[in-house]
Amino acid sequence: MATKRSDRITIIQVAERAGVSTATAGRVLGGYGYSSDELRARVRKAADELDYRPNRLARGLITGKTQTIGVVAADIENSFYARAVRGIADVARGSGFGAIITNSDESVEREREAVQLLMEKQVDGFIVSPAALDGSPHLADVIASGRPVVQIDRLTRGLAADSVTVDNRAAARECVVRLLAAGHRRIAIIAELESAVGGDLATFVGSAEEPDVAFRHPSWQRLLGYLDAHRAAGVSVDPALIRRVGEYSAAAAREVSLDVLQGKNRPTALFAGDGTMSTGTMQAIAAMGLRVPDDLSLVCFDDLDWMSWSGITTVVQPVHDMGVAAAELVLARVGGDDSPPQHVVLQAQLAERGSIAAPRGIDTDSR
Amino acid sequence: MATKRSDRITIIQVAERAGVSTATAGRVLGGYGYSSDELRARVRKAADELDYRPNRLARGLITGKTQTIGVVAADIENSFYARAVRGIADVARGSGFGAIITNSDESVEREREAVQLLMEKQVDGFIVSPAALDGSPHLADVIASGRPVVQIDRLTRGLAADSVTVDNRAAARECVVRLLAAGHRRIAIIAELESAVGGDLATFVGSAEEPDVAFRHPSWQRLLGYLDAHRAAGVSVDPALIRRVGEYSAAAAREVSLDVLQGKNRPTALFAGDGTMSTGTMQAIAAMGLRVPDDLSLVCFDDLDWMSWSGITTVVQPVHDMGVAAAELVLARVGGDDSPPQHVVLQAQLAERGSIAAPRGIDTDSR
DNA sequence: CTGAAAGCGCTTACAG
DNA sequence: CTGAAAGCGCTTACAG
Repeated sequence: MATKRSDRITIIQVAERAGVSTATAGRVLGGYGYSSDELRARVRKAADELDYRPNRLARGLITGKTQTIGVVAADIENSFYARAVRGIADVARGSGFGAIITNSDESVEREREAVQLLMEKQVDGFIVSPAALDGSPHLADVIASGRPVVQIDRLTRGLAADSVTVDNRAAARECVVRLLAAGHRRIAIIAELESAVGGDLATFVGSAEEPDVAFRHPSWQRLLGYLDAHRAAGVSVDPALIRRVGEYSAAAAREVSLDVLQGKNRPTALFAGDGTMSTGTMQAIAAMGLRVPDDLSLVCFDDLDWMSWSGITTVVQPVHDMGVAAAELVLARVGGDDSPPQHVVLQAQLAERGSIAAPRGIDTDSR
Repeated sequence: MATKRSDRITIIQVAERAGVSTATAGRVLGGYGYSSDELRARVRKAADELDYRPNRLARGLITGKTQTIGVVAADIENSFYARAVRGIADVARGSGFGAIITNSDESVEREREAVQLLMEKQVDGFIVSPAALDGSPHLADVIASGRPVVQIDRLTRGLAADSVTVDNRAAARECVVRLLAAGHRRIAIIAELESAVGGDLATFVGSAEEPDVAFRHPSWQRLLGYLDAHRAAGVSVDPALIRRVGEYSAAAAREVSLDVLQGKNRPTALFAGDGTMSTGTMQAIAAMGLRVPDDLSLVCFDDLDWMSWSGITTVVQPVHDMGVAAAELVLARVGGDDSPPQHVVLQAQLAERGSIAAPRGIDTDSR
């Protein structure tokens, strides 16, 4: 019983039934321009009776606004993006906007394709977790075309776009400071630290200063916080404890964690520097039959809210808030705000419930 | 440096530069109708030189197709929907489609609003996890308007729409059969079992037959599997072991789980009947310092892939596949397939790694 | 405040 | 195979 095209109720039939011009019907139904109370009532009544539904495509074609936000996440299946998208969708809904979601899988090429599709669909603005941080011509093109871009989680060099990020360095520093205060001296860090983007690990660790840390992926910033804490405590870092997984994969993180736990001179604490990595690290610990925090203290960045119930200390990123902030920025820009790019930095919170124990056999002033 | 409206490259400028009519330019660029090799080359060249980007809004207005799928999830933040949406987005991308994501939070009213917005945006089809299973007039309206609806995870009574679901009853039965085979006789089930939708629990448990189980929420179907297994084994069920959480909340499930674990005559095994519930149940177990599976066997429905590494037996729903199947169905319908409604039922898989122990102090033929 | 006309950027019959 | 004209469903100046 599909409705034939000709059956569709348009503003023309509403205008006819109300005995007004389509212009007037449009003014009433679209909520723009002026109209008298009387005609307004007549048009509304006619629209009601016909069960009129506006076609937003037609409006969008004229106004150039579709009331749609384009989102390019790395991977919506990842709970980080799932939660951010929830925040975005909440804000969008409140303003009558929709959100089109795409995944880049951290590939610049896919990101480019996604942006292209979203541009053709005439989205009003973009929220992107950029794949490349050393410049992104296709995102610059978007901005040049007059559509706002808000970066989330990361910052691209030379892009005049708003951003919403977390102070990863401070949060990581705080975690490691606590582990050090509990007496730990061998703290392994398991993190993504992708090589292609990140550059050389030894150079990074060696350099006292890292000028461009803002344009590093979050895992590098967290490594920096890890190093900061050691430096401040005067504890030297064994390079063998810095483990680079190279991809956002729990399985890969599991292998890396097993390796560091099975090696000689085992660390007494682990800092899992990314949400997905945490999962793999926990698998490794479980597989070895170690107990947290008795055998090993564990601090995880991001995610699973129940981890803290198992003696795991968790740093929780305000991911939903990041989505909300990003969406609010986009909407402000769409609404005409053309102030200089804003860079919102949110703080991650150490969950209260997790516990850090002193290293085995050592009794220090715990926290 | 925002591009002024007048700067926008349309098919008109491309046609001019190529020295052809807009109709011909449209035929070449849109890939429809006939055109000679020579003109095709000229138009392509002109489009390239001008960096022409089609406006899909205009095309959609004429063709009535937007190449967009509307998705109404209960909550994209929930990993179930996040994974399903990933599957949907993958299929959509492969066909040049986009996906607009909305959340209903299990509210019929929100679902109605979301559907309304998506209709106005002229999406070609819907994938919905319906909030109400006893009939849904607004979804029936969508179908009457000629747009396909594919239900995911659940089935609405009287709706002539495709569906993709999981055989929850069989999967739950299988889990409980294993627990029973390991010697467990007191197996608690922690599940959502919302009262408003589900009806009376005692009646449900008492009735030997449940004719309309297809139109129950998944948690009820799983309870049925739990009952099936007991019946088949000739083990009677203590009603006190059936715990209804009433909402998809880890916090609520934690309280319910604590209650059943702290009560007298504690169960020797737990079956957490939903993904979100599993999280709360694990929190409760951790908070009580119990070890799985030594102190207590635990089987969880859905989700977290690392759980099985901690001695927890997991039933994994093929959620990504559900999204893929749903998207493929929608695309087929959009493509003109008007065969009778299809009901795809996928099987959940028991993860291999989890272990079920015999109840404490009992030594039975395990598994 | 209201209406007749033009137009958003494309595609669709219809002639040729 | 190609072009002139009409039109998708709205909104936008422009008169009145």
